[in-house]
Amino acid sequence: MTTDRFAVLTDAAIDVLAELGMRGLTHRAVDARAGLPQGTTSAYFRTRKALIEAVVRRLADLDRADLDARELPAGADSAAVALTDIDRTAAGIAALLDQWMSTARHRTLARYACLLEATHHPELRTILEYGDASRAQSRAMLAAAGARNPAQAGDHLVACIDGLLFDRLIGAGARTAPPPGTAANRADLTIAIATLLRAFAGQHPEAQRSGT
Amino acid sequence: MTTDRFAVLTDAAIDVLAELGMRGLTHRAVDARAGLPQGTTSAYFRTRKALIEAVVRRLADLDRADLDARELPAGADSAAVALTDIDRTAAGIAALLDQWMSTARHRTLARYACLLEATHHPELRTILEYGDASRAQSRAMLAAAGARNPAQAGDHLVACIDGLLFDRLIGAGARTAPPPGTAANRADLTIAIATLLRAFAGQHPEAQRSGT
DNA sequence: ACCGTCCTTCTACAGGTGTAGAAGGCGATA
DNA sequence: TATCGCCTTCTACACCTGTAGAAGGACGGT
Repeated sequence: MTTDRFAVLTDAAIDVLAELGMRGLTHRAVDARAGLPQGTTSAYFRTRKALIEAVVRRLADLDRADLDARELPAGADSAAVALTDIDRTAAGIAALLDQWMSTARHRTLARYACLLEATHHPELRTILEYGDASRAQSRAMLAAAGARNPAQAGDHLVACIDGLLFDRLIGAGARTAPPPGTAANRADLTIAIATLLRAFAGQHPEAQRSGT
Repeated sequence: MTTDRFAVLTDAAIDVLAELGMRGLTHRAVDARAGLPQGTTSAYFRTRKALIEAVVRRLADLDRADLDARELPAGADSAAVALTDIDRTAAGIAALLDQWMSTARHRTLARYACLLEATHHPELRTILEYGDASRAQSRAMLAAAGARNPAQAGDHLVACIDGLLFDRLIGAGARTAPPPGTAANRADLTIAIATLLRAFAGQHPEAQRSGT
């Protein structure tokens, strides 16, 4: 149920993390945010480290669920999809990014906060499973598309896509780009991602134009 | 002199920020890091907000100095450079990124921490001057290179380049990519950035091959 | 030599925070 | 019904942090 204390608390913790930052993430702040009596979070997560680890696990789960839901239904073999219709793939990724910066904004902010935190606490690197999943997918896609060095190109691709997300969520792009949650934002992202896909696959607009 | 208290303290604060994160940034921690008696930081920056703002200003200054030193000497008109030799431009940017993730690692980590902090404290958005500078430069470069929509493509370009930096510094790329500070890393980055430049400029490897 | 000014260092203290454990309540089992 | 174990809530307390102000000292002007 939604009264599962662990889920309620970790979700509240994610909200706190997004709004107050790592510094504001305290047991009492999570209690307040969840509307539960003081001491609750402290009882469920005796130490602060335990609380953060729970948040990290939750984030990883939610992200993986999003990825699984988005990428797979397009076709059983996602590698084939890339080859046949780059623009559709780009639009799919753009939709996911747009969701992560509008609906799931808190979650994404919390993820970046944890990612930064993982710099000093290596045991938090569990989050990277999410990165590894999309990394593997990108490599497969580009390999199927005939890229010369799929591993390298795939890594570059996910780094760039994550850069688009970060820039719009936190960086300067947050003001200059179209606002998240709008069709304009998705369209803009689609253009960027399609360009990236073609570039890293070693294909180019002209060569691809016949496919439309 | 190097005994300028303000500079010593803000530099120590940047180190603390990089090593302990925003949560570890306290007056006393900065004192300890700088090897100065307790209370020093508190005397120079009466409030915590003042301390963070000083750090942000310092980061902005240092970054702008790096940018000015790197990009300009290549030629008075940087836009022309892009057109004539994409690979050289890419190598220059790659060198800067490599420096930011090896020599200037602490500074870059601190910058991301502040960027994240600026989410809840809009007055810190001074850092974005740095982003705006490279953004303008990218737009000009791509415009000169004949891109159809230079403003849009320029924004996408800086976002992607920043993604490469972030990924290697903090994300999954920190383990899979060549280690920062090595020629291999610069070479890898150069490949990625050259691909990006060509893609967003609307030029492509084949079309460009005659230029070599 | 005397004084005022500034820089530096120390100390105080009111909150806030992490963590442990006690107290209370509630359903299941015998 | 009495007992036990578990989940929940409350309380305690040592420690850390932000911030203010006092004490100390160097130093140039008169």
